[in-house]
Amino acid sequence: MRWSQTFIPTMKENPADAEVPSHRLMLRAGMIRQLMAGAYTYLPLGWKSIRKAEAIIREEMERAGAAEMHMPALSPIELWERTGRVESFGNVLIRLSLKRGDRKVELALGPTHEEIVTDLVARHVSSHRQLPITLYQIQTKFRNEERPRFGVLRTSEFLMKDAYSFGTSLEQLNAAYQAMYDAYCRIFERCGLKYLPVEAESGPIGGDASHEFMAPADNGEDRIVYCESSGYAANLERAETGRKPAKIATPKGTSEMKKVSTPNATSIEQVSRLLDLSPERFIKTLIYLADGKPIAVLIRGDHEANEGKVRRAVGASSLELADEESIRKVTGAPIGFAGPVGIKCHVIADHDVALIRDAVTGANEGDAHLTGVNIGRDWKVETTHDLRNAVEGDPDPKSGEPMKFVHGIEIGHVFKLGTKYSDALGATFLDETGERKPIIMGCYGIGVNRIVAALAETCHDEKGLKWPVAIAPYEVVVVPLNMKDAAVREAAEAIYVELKETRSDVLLDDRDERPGVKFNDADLIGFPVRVVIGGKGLAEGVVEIKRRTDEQPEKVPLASVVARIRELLNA
RNA sequence: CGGGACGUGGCGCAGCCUGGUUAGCGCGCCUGACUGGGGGUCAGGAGGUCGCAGGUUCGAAUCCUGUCGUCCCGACCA
Repeated sequence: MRWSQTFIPTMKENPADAEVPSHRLMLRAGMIRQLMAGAYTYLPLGWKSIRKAEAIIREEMERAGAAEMHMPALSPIELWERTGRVESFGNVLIRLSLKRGDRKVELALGPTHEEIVTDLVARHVSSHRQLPITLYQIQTKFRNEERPRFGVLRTSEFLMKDAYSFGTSLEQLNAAYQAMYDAYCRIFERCGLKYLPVEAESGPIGGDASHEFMAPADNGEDRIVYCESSGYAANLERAETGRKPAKIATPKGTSEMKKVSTPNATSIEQVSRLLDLSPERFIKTLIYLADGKPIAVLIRGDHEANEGKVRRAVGASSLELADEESIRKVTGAPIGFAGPVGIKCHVIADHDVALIRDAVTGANEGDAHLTGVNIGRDWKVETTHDLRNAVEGDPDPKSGEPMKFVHGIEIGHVFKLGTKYSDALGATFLDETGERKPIIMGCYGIGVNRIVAALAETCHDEKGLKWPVAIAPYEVVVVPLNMKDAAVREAAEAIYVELKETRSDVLLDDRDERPGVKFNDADLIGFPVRVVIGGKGLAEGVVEIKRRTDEQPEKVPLASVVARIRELLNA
């Protein structure tokens, strides 16, 4: 491709609305343009990178035995009603109401495709002999994000590779899951992306096992907890801690329990300031409804409760923060003054709560807190649980070594779904004995845009982007320094033609621009290899070749330019 | 959905507080000449209903009200 024939609107200055590096640099490099919040046009350069990521994904999906198909973005709302996901997606689901003659058609734009693919399979698969099978597509998804942000990292419309496995048994599910897991590792590897598979909460999509693939990046929205010595890595939502249940014993030499007046002080922060005691001394008492029944969850004041852990600890299928009325019923007080002493419901406590000596808690009475509260004496539990989010330095569950935190961009996610959708949509098969059973499913997503964005986010310097060869918009840029110099122009042209003949992915910067402009644009866009043809070099019979990551160019005789470029690209 | 900020040629900004000719600057763009190894020089030029709608005023980019949009923090989420 010639620069003059494509469309690369680079920008010298930073756009005011772009803060994160991927957004800023992809805009400046002329790869993307924003249409509105959460919707971007991929310009020729950006789209080339996307297409390269897609190609790698396709190759690895085929290798893993998945078959590509293409489903509509439009779907009947009825399908989402049948699985209950109209409610669980809520406002995120983009709905359309269309008139067709005198009828009204209710549609949704697919935020994902479990319903559509399961419905398809339900209609056409009926025997164990047709299974297992894994189907995938690369398609635009639509989600009405409450807050699109970070440029292209979080948008309302995005490209996703989504695969779905269908099997007759747990063994088939596990095999499909493992095949996808391995394919994902190869995909991210080939894309030149640093990634980390982490244990993940499977979330509202359902299911019981899942891993997320994270690209470590400062601006990542997810927090990952990991341990270098054991290799354990998990999303913060999911991360276990290796803490042990505390010995339940009243500490020696404690103070008397006393009631103190704390008018209008309902938060730990407020009471902490009022009493001049640090939040670690507080017992945070959260009232939840577990399957509709109130429970009090005790967490140390400076920690965060983890609802997934609480739900599992009490064996509930649903868990939500209690409403004001339920809180009043068990505490006898308005919101903000709950405590374990004398509370009228089941109490469970995090390990660390049992270790607090002379704690501060709500008094289960308006505008009052208790100080000098001690376990065993003033309130009791049989044992303690891991109920809170991990914090930096918590012991790893495997090795016991302190764990570290890092931010990450979620680029892929694999789930074992089970039969949630096959049950809801009647996707069943007859086994060898003629018994009808639900198909066991898995689903596997990759954010295609996010592969490109995560690379932009993490591979750059002060001059611009630095693409890995696999995802770069072009592998090589050929830069004639003076288009008015016929010898330079012709030499560049010859190299360009020769590179094209060897099927290289090459861009010729045939603009009549000053050398400085061309150098800066090449650095900004971040082509992996740059070939510079100048009058001086040409007089010596050489051109300069430089990788984006090299400091200095090397002089290469005209005759061996193409061979040298091939060598650099394959390295 | 809570909190904060900002909307002025394509991009980045000034002007607004304290209303008053023709709304400025840098970059980019067009024409010509020179120039040609890291965003060059000179000369000429095009391009703006100051987000939108009301209001106050003799007069509004500037003051007031409303509204729309965008970004950031939080909640939510691939």
